Amino acid sequence: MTSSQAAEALDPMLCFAVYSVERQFGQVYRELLAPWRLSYTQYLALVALWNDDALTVGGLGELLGLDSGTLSPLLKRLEARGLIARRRAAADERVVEVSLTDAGRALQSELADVPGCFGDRTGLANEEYVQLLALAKTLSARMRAQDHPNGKEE
Amino acid sequence: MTSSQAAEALDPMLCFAVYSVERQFGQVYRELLAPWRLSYTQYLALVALWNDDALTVGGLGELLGLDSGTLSPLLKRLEARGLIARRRAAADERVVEVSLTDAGRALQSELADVPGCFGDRTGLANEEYVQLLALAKTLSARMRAQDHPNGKEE
DNA sequence: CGCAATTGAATTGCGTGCAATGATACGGAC
DNA sequence: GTCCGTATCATTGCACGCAATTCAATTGCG
Repeated sequence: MTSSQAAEALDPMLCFAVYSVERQFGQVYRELLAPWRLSYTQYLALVALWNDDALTVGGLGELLGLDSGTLSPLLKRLEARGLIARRRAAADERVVEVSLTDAGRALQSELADVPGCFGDRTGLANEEYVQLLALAKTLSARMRAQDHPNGKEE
Repeated sequence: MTSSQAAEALDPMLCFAVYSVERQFGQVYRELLAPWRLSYTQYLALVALWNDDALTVGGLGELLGLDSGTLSPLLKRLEARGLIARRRAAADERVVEVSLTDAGRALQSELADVPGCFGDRTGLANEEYVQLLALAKTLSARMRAQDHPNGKEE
């Protein structure tokens, strides 16, 4: 037993619990995705593209909650590996359109059972899964609304 | 409405929901801690030290789930700012003992209401808070146990 | 049209997070 | 006492994540 007072101080902190779980989730995904040399964030970008292969950098950023400071280098790495293509939009040269290559599309079926493997690794009962998902989404939406008081979605 | 198929693909992913919430928590703490120029992780280290001012680098790492690759530079920054002190243990020169300076200890009362402010910002009902904390802790413990099958705690 | 303001990405700087490696100290076998 | 294995921390390399800045393209206003 570690049983230090410090452990008892961190234990009831919601932020620390979520922070810890998130890092463990990341660890599981890191191992699951290692054969493809994909990071978790790269995987999320691919998930988005698999379901909508007509996204801009800004659109991806809105979906994932990431800005260009994170996405630009990430997408460049995916492009360097031949998984996606980037090109300036004809209508507006400022916009960069991101699309899958055949290699990138092929990963969708290869990685199809990653979420299943993740579910196994967490060992979460279905009820727990539903509860946690609902709480996380509710909280996320509430906090997003607080930071962008004007609900703008064109 | 974004209403792309990609959003619907990310929506039911537990890992993405937790990942999103964690980053929003981090955002709230970043703002709360900005006046003290403390990062969230630095704050966690201080929380641990406030409750047990006799920790080693290894002990801190076990409490926070971080390794020396993260903690060493972090602690050096806190030391450079005069908030903590580090010194080799007399009994075992490999061990580095981390302790608070008076300035570091003084922050405890200054930052006393940060958790309260955080609670306000999340707008979480008490029942939600309890549920989410319980789920996160349960899941975290279960996954930690899976990765360290031998429950060693000296 | 001419020009300021705005927008979309990219870049820069800094602080994590983690794998892998290195350096030093301890401890037991002999 | 010497040597080998282990333990502890530091360092390096890479990839986020985010604030702040820069750059180019577009829009809006006169």
